[in-house]
Amino acid sequence: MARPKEFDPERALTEAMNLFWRLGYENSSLEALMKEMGIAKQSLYDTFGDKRALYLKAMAHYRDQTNSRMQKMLNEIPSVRDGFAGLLYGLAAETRQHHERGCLLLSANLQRDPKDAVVRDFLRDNQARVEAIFCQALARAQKQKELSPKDDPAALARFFVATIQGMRAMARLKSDRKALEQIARVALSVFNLSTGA
Amino acid sequence: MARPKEFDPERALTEAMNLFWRLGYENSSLEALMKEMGIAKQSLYDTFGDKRALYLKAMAHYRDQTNSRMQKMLNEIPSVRDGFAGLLYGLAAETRQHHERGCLLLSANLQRDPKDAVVRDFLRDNQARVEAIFCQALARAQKQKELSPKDDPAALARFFVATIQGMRAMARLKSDRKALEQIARVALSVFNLSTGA
DNA sequence: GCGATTCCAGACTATATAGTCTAGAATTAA
DNA sequence: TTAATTCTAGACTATATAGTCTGGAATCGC
Repeated sequence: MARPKEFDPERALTEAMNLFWRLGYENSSLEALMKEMGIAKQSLYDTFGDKRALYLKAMAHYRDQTNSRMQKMLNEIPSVRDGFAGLLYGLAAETRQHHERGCLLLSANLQRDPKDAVVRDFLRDNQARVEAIFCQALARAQKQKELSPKDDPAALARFFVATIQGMRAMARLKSDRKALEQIARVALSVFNLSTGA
Repeated sequence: MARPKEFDPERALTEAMNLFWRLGYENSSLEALMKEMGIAKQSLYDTFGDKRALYLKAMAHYRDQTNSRMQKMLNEIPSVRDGFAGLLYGLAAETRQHHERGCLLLSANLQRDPKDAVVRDFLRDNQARVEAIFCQALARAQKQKELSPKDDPAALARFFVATIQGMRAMARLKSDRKALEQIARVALSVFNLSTGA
């Protein structure tokens, strides 16, 4: 016996996520959020809480979206090396706009107040999740002889996480596909041979 | 015929740099800057201009300091591989506080308004400088047979820039020396063999 | 129609903080 | 001593913006 919600909360959240993604937390004003989400202030506060709560929801949304897509791809592709190549070369091939906005969670990490434990813990948890996804794929690579038994899947997983973050930072500064592909090529060379000393 | 400056501007600039380094631009309030620099508001504005000007000067100071030390080290060390190993393992071995503050210029890149052309150009220029320093060292490595003639020094230079930025981002989130050393070890394996397909 | 709810528009408040300005003490050279 | 300058302390202004509140229209089940 009441008027139902007219807007789709998930769609609105996605729009909020996109703005935070492009501009970061500080530069995303409530006014801009309202406009981007297509709802009024009242609806925003009723549905999502304050700006920070909305930000945290947007981060979770981003995480779920990004990680599940990545996991699916890595699970389905026969060659794990091809999977990581797709990830890295795909990143390199993104548009200038996509390079500019970068990765929401990398930005969150470098924009956050160092004392902000909530965001920090969220990001640490996410990093562990991504490493786990990579590690699982790399363990399979080892089973499939795409990697030497001497390689350490966990170490390589961390390496790829770091590489992607480094590439994201570079791409944000300068959208240079060839430069990024050079990095991808070097990084992927870890599949070629043991990293043992 | 006038009272001379009592404080050392370079020292004050260094203190400002340290605060920006720890907290970022937004979180460094004028009040905190005054306290950290040990000078009053008037002196700050007379000597450095407004907050943004101070920030840009702090970035330049950071750049000069960091890059000259890196260049000197890479020039003096006999083995280039040892030089990069020193860089990467040195990063991994930093204190938790140092990991937390990360790299001022990486933070600046991810904190900046995407439309801020001044900061963007400054950072692009710096990235080019760092790549040039690395490239020069890697070309020497090639001459010294530490690298295969098939390797591309420019590509490897970019790879190391990306790797360091990735490690910096990870270290900021979680100061985990062993995890960082694993990454360093993998990254340094590019010295072991050609990256050719 | 009616009560409950959701919507929008916008007024309003509270707060933080960058930047300016004033006043007066301290320090120098002439 | 005096003029010029730098210093501190802090009042003051301007501005942005997060968050609250009000009013009234729209939409639902009953």
